[in-house]
Amino acid sequence: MNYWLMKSEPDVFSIDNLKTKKKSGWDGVRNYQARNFMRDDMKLGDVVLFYHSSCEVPGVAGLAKVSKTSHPDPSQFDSKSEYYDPKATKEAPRWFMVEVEFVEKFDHVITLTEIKNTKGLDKMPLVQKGSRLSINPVTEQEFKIIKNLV
DNA sequence: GCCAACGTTGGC
DNA sequence: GCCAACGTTGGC
Repeated sequence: MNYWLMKSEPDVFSIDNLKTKKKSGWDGVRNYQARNFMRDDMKLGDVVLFYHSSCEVPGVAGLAKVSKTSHPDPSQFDSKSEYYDPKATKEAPRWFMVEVEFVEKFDHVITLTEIKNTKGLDKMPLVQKGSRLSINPVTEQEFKIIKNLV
């Protein structure tokens, strides 16, 4: 089993939204590296750290798990969607997503500041300067350390 | 294939 | 809103 960190802007889609919906396709990813993680590496039951970005208190807000593995992101075919990609076809989809299922919302957000100040988490891409990737692998060690911060 | 221009991310 | 860092695009 693998661990991941997935970023979402809470104004767009938050841990509360996932809690309400129970399950959601992780659509809208338009970065090849992030896509490849979803398409090639994310397995059923993998644990996801749900990270809130571009908001007042950036940090890990809760947990989700992969409930369906890679399949084409339908928003790429939808000309009315902001995620529409005219170069994608049903025969040759360009963008893939997984579906995630709500697991838990933390009592308090594990803030980016806290993560930066915690020993053993300094290798996370999240805290590297200039790292913007919206999906990142997390080691078991890092996951355990973060869980201990909850 | 290079690289300048442009767009996006995301913390602050 | 600013801006550094990075990714993508497209002309050549």
